[in-house]
Amino acid sequence: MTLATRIPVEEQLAVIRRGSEKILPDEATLRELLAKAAAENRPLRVKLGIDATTSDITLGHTIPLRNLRRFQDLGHHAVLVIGDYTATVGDPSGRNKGRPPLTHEQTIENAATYQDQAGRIIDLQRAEVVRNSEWLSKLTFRDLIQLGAHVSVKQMLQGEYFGRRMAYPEQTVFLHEMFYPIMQGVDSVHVRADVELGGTDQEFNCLMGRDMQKLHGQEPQVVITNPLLLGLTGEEKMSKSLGNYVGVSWPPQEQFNKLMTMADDRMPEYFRLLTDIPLGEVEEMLAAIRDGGADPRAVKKQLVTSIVADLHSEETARRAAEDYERYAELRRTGGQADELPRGLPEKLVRPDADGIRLTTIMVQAELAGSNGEAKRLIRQGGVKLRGETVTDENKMLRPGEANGALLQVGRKSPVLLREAP
RNA sequence: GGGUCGGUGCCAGAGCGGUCAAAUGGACCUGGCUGUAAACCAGGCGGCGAAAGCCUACGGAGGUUCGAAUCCUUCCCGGCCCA
Repeated sequence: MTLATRIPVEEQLAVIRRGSEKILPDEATLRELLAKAAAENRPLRVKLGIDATTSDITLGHTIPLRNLRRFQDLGHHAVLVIGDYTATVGDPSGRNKGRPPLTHEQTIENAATYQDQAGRIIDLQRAEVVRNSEWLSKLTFRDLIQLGAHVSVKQMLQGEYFGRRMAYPEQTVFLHEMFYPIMQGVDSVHVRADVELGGTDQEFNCLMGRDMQKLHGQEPQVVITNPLLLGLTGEEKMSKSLGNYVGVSWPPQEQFNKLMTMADDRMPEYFRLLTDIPLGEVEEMLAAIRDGGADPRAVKKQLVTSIVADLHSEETARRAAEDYERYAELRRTGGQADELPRGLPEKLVRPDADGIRLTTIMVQAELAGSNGEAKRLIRQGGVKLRGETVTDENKMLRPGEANGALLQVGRKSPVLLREAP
């Protein structure tokens, strides 16, 4: 309980800084807060809000979760606010279009999957998990008007995102979106947050929490923002809609294989934000790559293993790394590897008396979206059966011919074909 | 409420009566290269079909025409200006 009192404030700060971009109003205030917590033998209440907008959170979401975890490790108290109510409004931040509001049913469904996924990063046993519909749904119109009396529209419009949207003639801002920061601020009041975590795109919203807290006679929270995680390649931030993401709930092997496709220049950032490997060690490894002493692939594997281990377990990550090599071997040799990856997907095929068309199997195994796509893949030389590139786009497999055959389509995971006896 | 501009494939965005399954860019997919990465290069990118070809598609519904994404009517939705 009183772990927080035992770790020197400067050490705590060093840990907190790793995943943070900005500390607001400033680091000195956080230092005081930590010192005060230690003096009073009282853990800080650290809030993180996540809107229940999707069912599948990405590695990007784990950054503030990791930050929250660090606070837990330092002996502080984690408060996870699931934004089931705010999700029905749609967070306007970082968007040039309004986010489509969700129905309450959708948010309930999403919220259900969140705890599980968040639990891979933070210690749910020691965390307080609340949903903001608990209090936001009870606000009356009058309450809202009273809060609104203390929020300047002018200030909001000058803010980063509303301001930008106001500036473009083809975009608009809806009134309900303005309630979003206010609602998030009310959350802070309700959970009596000492600290709020969030991405840099949440800065304005989090600062609103300070205003709201002052309004209610509370000490305003310290806001710690984290850098947004860039996607595996390119310059866009990691996001589901851009497809450059890795899902927290994915099977470990898929996470591993996908993560290995990251651009090299993404490594420093991923080491810092997605692992707890000491930064000194990280710098050594990266330096070794630069002067040719280390194989970039090996370093990347170590990075990816660490990320997957944090999401699952050391053992799972180690096996994923091994199987990654086996998949690689399979691709390099065109299907002749000594050892097949564990958990290779199998597909049961049912040829009739004449046999079965290969394209049909591909569609059934979800290796192609349609017959036409399957043919296209064959035409492009992307399909191998038993290690042989298939050239006939109408290839038929006779009964018995498919059994035990390895089917490889592009970079997708190979599939082992089985026939019903 | 009035005026005006616009709604095109995953996204952006051309087309403005036939030669349009629809230019171009991005995303994505396949191949080459490579470190199994990125970048780069080449190709592909609605469905069905062995193929010929057929079907579905340019906000919705009708209409004009031999023929419409392109013209007309109407409805729905959005931007801008005025109230």
